[in-house]
Amino acid sequence: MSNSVEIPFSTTLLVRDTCLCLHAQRAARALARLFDDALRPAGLTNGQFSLMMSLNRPEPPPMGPVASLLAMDQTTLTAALKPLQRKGWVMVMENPKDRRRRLLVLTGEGKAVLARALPIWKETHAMLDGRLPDGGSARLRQELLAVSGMAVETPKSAASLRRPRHSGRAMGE
Amino acid sequence: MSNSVEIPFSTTLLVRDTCLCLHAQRAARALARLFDDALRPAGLTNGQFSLMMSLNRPEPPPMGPVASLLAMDQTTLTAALKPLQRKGWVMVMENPKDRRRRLLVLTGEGKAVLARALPIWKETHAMLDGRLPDGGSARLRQELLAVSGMAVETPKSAASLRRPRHSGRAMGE
DNA sequence: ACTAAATACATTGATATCAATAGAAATGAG
DNA sequence: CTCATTTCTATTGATATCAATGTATTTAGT
Repeated sequence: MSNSVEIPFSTTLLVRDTCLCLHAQRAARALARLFDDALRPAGLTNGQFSLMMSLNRPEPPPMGPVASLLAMDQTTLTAALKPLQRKGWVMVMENPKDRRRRLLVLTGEGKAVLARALPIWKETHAMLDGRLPDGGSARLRQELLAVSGMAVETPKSAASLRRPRHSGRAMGE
Repeated sequence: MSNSVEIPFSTTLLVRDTCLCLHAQRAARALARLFDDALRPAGLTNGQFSLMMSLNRPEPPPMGPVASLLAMDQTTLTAALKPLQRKGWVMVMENPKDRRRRLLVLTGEGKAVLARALPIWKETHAMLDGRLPDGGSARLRQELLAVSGMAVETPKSAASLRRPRHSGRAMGE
């Protein structure tokens, strides 16, 4: 049937070398491994560290804004909280003001774990920073931010209409 | 016990704003959603597209180099191939020259699916490109590449000794 | 107050991701 | 040639990720 549909090898090389999505996935995986390895003695993964750190606020946040901040699906956040709850590092409580909402609360033990992980993060990040070309760190950060923000709103893509999640900003300055 | 270990909110904001790992995960998730949405009519995810495209070579590659190219664990590749095999888009064959190795072969139907996905990728990527500041695309690509390559080799990290995977380059120019 | 719509979160099912481990085959030292 | 080592892949278990869907609660329109 659909046989002999040949795609030129040059096209493969083009995609490999230019696809921003592929480059982002590669970099994300590599950085995840780097931080996972470093944080392992603290008992955290990079994602757990980011999540728990984002819960360290004066007022415990609900789930929606945290999911937006991390640019992840709300259902992913629900799942990601499970192991942290089991370990007693995070509590998911009802908000009496609006019983649909939850309050994500870092426990004392959760804060202690996070405090132990913090110097590892600093060290690892400083090391990473030092290896990037001068100013590369800031540039890269800014461009990644632009990409995340951009992909959130896709006027052309009907997907944002079909699935109006991922609204954007969160956690006020 | 380990109570009242307070981490200042300013530290949380610092991590949120500067952590390259977090920024990379955010951008990777956002881009994955963008391309997943776009490629959905073709029946592929962004990862499946990248993987299958990387198999479109004159000679079918073994698993190791493909995993390195995608900067993913070899076990992840094994798992990622399963659904593609079920759909009949990829065949995993033994290499008679070295029976430890596998040859990853794109089937005719696989090539057809990939060919249908290609214009979607082009369109989506052009749209993305257009929204980035001038030259931002190339700069971002280069920096992501630097990060992926860097995180692969971590002389300081004993992890690379304990777990000598992810060797680096693959798929010759 | 009543009801339709919107909001916030949870559940299910499928895939992605990696650490730890195991297995099979090839390689090298003697 | 033999055996220990190395290389290449698969399996298992845990978590991460999202689409589709469901449920409870609040809000808005009347």
